[in-house]
Amino acid sequence: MNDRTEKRTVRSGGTEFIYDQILGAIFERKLQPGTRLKEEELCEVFGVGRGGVRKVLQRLAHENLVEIIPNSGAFIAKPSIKESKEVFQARRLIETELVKELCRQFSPDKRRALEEHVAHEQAAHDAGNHNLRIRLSGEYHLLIGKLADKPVLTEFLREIISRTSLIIALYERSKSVKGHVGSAPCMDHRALIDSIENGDADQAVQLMRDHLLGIENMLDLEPPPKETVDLKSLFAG
Amino acid sequence: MNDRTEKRTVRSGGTEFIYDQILGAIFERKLQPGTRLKEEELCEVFGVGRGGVRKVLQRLAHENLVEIIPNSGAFIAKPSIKESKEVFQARRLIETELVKELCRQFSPDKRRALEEHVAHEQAAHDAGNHNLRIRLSGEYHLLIGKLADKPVLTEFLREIISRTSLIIALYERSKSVKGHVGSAPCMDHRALIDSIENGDADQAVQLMRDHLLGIENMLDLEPPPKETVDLKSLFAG
DNA sequence: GCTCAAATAAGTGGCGACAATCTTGGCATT
DNA sequence: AATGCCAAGATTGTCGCCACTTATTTGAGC
Repeated sequence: MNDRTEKRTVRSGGTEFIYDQILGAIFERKLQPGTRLKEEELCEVFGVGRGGVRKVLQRLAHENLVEIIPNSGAFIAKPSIKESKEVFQARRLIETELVKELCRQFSPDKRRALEEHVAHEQAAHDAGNHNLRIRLSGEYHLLIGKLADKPVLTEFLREIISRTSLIIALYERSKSVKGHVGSAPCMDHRALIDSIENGDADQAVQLMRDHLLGIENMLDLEPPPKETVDLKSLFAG
Repeated sequence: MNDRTEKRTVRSGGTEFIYDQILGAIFERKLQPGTRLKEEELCEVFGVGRGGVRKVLQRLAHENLVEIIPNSGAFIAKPSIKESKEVFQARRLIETELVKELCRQFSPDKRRALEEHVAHEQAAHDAGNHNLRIRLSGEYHLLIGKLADKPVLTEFLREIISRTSLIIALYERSKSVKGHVGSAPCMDHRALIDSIENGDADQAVQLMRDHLLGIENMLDLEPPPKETVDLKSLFAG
């Protein structure tokens, strides 16, 4: 039974491991959008055949995290501005619904799970581990869906949260103020727990919405001017 | 049917064709939940190698339309009652949002596209083509998302609409009243167009919600009583 | 007649090799 | 000097074979 996983990580269960590794790298921004993922390279790194790697890449492609160009290769996806805005819209839609659900069916156990997670976030923040903090922040949102006991919506959420990582990596306004913006979400997450515990669904929903809008507003999602004009003026000056 | 362009389709886009065929069969209930999909069989039918078939099956598995049991085979998924309810909840959530969006940005072209589609539905209904009507009904909802210009949400919707087909196939209350229940949706679809055109977003949302609730209420999603208790009372009586 | 077990058959999973295609570098031409 | 072209290298896509797992059937024992 469990021998199968113990036998060889190379076998069928190995693909799950590869997927998690790549997903984690995306969450922690170690894989920037546009990065090329060569099959052979991944084979060497994870010690599996190309078949396994290709399966993982196909899955990531279906989740819109990598773009596979036929006969050319697989690249970490670069969500467009329009797509990014829609991702945030979808997040607001789904996450506010999940918060509502969680308010409806709350319990001390769930509260403890949330607080524990936020504590981890705080620890990561205090330790200055920015990448880990970002990852945990995403997992916090996922935890809400999980605790709300809504697997279908949570699965969708998992996908768009992953995409959000790519979006932030692409359109982050200014890298120098990372430390500043990094402190806010933890507080938002704490405040949200309180609202949920008080059963104040409306307030919780509003907090979640503001929280997501806050993240979106940290990004630069303004459509850039046309490049042709830029090139011209650039060479003219 | 038997396209002799197989050699072409094998090369690049062949898998897309297979995917569409299987998806269409699911939409039209020709593939019932639990049906086994043998790789070799599909190879013969579509004239492709096992690699292509396996890729399609993986994709369908990721969309929760087929369940792949390792070393055993691929089967058309059988959504649980709990999962089915959540799918309908997700549909209400996403589709009401899409309707709102469509109200915000409506145009004569979009109205014509919707009316044209409903006309096709009506034609299929009049022709007594029940399977085609079901398929077109699903595509109507998808068309709303497409016209609302929200690819991300529409992609999610596409997945859960496919799942809805499986759910209906599993939990349809009574097969004899198909003709009756078949006439209602067309009218709902027409009424929705009018509301959208009038810019009455609230009414349109309400219509969509009622429409989806109506579909859900046609199903038998009551959890069956526990068998252990039944056994007891059975022997007592 | 029934149950269990072993052998056989069937089907999936994975791996390697070959073919098709894209990219890159150099070269000739304008 | 810039551009188009061609060939070599590199990378992906596909096919066929073999190993492993699972399902089925058959046979023996109770």
